[in-house]
Amino acid sequence: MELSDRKRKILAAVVELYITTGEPVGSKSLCDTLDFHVSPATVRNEMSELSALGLLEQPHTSAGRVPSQKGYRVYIDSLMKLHPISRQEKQYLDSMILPAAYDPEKLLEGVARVLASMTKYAAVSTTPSGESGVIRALQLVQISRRTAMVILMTSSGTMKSRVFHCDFDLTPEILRVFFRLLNEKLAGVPVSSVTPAYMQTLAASLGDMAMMMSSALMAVAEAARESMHSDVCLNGEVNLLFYPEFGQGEIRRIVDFLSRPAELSRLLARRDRALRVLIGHETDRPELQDSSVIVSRYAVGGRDAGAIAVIGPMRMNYSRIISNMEYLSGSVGRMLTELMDLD
Amino acid sequence: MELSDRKRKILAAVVELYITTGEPVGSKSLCDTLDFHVSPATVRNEMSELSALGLLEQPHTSAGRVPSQKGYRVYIDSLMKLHPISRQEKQYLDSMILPAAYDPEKLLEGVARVLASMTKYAAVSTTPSGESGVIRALQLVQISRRTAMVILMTSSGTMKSRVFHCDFDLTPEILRVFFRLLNEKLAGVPVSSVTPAYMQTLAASLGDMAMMMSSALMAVAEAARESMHSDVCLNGEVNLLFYPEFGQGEIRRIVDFLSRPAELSRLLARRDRALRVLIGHETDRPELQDSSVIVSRYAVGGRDAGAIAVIGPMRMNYSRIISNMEYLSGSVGRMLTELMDLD
DNA sequence: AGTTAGCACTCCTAAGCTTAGAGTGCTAAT
DNA sequence: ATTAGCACTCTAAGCTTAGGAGTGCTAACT
Repeated sequence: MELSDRKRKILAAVVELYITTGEPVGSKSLCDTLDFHVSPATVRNEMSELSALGLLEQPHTSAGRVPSQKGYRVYIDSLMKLHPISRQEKQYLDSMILPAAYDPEKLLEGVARVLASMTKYAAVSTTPSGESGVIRALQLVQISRRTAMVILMTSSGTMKSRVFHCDFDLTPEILRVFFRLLNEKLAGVPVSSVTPAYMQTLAASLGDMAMMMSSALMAVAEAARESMHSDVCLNGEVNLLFYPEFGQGEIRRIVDFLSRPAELSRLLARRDRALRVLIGHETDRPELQDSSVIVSRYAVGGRDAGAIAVIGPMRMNYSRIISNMEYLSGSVGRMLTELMDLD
Repeated sequence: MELSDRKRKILAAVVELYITTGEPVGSKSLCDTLDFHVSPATVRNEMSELSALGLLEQPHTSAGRVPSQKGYRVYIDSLMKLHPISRQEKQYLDSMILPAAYDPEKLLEGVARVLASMTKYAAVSTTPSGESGVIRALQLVQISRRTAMVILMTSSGTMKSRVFHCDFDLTPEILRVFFRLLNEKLAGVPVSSVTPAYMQTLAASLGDMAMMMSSALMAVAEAARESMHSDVCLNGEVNLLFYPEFGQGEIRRIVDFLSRPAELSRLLARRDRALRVLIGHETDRPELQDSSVIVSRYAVGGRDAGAIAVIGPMRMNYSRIISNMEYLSGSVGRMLTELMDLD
C-alpha cells in the first residue's frame, strides 16, 4: 500500500492532532495545522480515501476522523519521526533513578515510578530474571543477636536477601565460618539447581556444621528460589483515570487486568525485539483493546534480562515516549551491569 | 443526647444496612432487618426524629435516609459492636506479611498491600520514623570488586542501606578495618547528629584511613539522613474506583491528594490515640469530605513509631476493619521489635 | 399515649423528544 | 485536480413527561 506524499502528511497530521486533543479531527481544523495550503474540501476527499483504506475511521457519520489501529500502525512504522531525548529529560530520568541504583528491585521500582510520572500513563517493570544465573556471591549480615541476613547475588544481576534465626548467639567468628563455607560450596552453582534436595546433600558434606547452619542454608535456598522468578512492579495506574476516552467500566477492566502480575509478566515477555509497540488488539488482551502498550527490554551484561513498559490510551505521544524509554532501559541495563560488575 | 433504646437500634440498623447496600434506606426495607416488630410508619416517625437530631439525613425529600457524619460518629462511638478478628483472618494477615518481616521498609510496604487487598479500600503505612534513634550497628557488604553497601540499623527500628564505590579493590581485610572503625566511632551516636560536618571531624580522627573511607563515610551520612524521615507507602488507590458514591471528579481529587506523601504523612501524624477514626470533615481535608480514614499507630520497642491507615468511603465496614487493623498494627510493632532485638 | 393504616404529596430518575451545530459527501464550477 | 456551496446526517445537550419510591400527615385503633 503506497500512499501519496500528501496522504502521508495528512495521516500524520490527523494522528498528531488527535493525540494532543483527544477529539475527532475535522477537515477544517486539520487544514490549520498543515504546512501547505489546501482547502477543507480537498482534505475531505483525501481523508475519505484514507478511511476507505482503513487508516482512519469515524465515530459516527457526522463526526471528524480518528486514526484506526491500522492508522496508528502506519504512523508508528513509517510516518512518525523520533526526536531524540533532550538533555533535561536525560538529567531528570537519571536523577530519579540514580538514588536507587544499588538494589535491583528498588531500581526497577524506581524506574516504574519515574516512567509513570513522566508519561502520565501506567508503567510496569520487571526485575532481572535470574533463571539462568549462577550464584556469584553470598554475603552475611548480622541483624541482631541471633538473627542474620543472607544476601545472594547472581550473575544475572539479581540480589535477594532472607533473614534466618539461630538458637545460639552469632559471633563474628561463626559468621566468618558460615561465610567461607557458603561461598566455597555455592559460588558458581546455577540457582536453578539450588533445590531443597541439593541443600540436603550439601548439608551432609558439612559434617558438624550441618546442624548449626541449617537455618542459614534454608534461607539461601529460599533466596535462590526467589531469584529465579522476576518481580513485576506496577505504578501510575491512577493516571489512566484522567483520559476521558476511558470510561468508568473501561478503567475498571484495565485496572483489574493490571492487578494480575502473571498476566502483566506475560505481556512483557516477548523478547524478539528490544522495543515493541502493541496497539489495541495487538496486545491479544480484550481488556486492552482500546489501549496501547510500549515495551522496551533491557539487557544486563549483554544478555536480555527484563523489560519496562507503559500502558496508556491508544493516542499516546509515541514519539516522545519511545525515545525516553529507549534511554531509560539503556540506563537500567547499564546500571545493573555496573552494579554487578558484569562488564 | 440520650437516645431511646429503640432509636439506637434503628440508627445502628440504618448505618449497617447503608454500609452493605450503599443505597439510602427506606422505612420499609429497614423493618425487615429489625429484630423486633414495628410498622414502617413507626419507623418513619423514629427516623424523622433521628433526622431532627442530625443523625440521619436525606439526599432529597422523597428518598430514604443516609447516616450523617454525626450519625456515623455516634454509631462508631457507642453503637457498633466490635467482633474480634477470626482465626482465619489472623492467619491470612500473618501469612501475607511474614515473608517480608526482615526489612522494615518491605514489611510496611507489605502491610499496605495486604491492608488494601483485605479491605478493598486504599491503604497507607509509614515506616518507623527514626528521628530520635541512635545508631545501633553498621554492617558492610561487598557487592562487587570496588563497591560495597553499608547498612545502618537504628534503635528505632529502621534499616537503611547505601552503596559506595572505591577507587581501589576492596578486600576482606579492608572491610574488616572499615567495619571496626565505623562501629567504634558511630555506634550509639544519635542519627540526628550524623551531619556532614560531624563526618568531617570524624574523618579527621581517622588519620591515614580518612581518605580511603571517605566514600563509605558519605554513604553512612546519607543513610543516617534517610533514616530520619519516614517513608509513606500507598496501596490500593484503585480500589476506590469501585464505590459508586465516588464520581469521576471525586475520585480524581482523592487520588490526587493521596499522591502527595507529605500530606498523607500529616494525616497519619496525630499520636494521641492508638486508633482513630476520622469521618468526612474530621479529616480536615476538603478532598476527603466524603471519605473516612481509620488510623492505627504501631509501636516499636514500646515507643510510638509509625502508623497504618485505610481510606475509603464513609460507609466503611468499620467494625471488621478496626479489629483487623488493631491486630495488624500490633503484629507490625511486634515484628519490628523482634527484628531489631529491642525487646 | 403510642402505634398503625391510608393517602396525598414531593421529588428524583429514566425515557422520550427536540434542537443546534459540527462535519460530512456530493455536485457543479473553476 | 481543486474548491465553494449546500443538503444531509448524527450527536450532544437541554427539555418534558410519566412512573415510582418514600415521606409526612391525619385519623383510627389498642
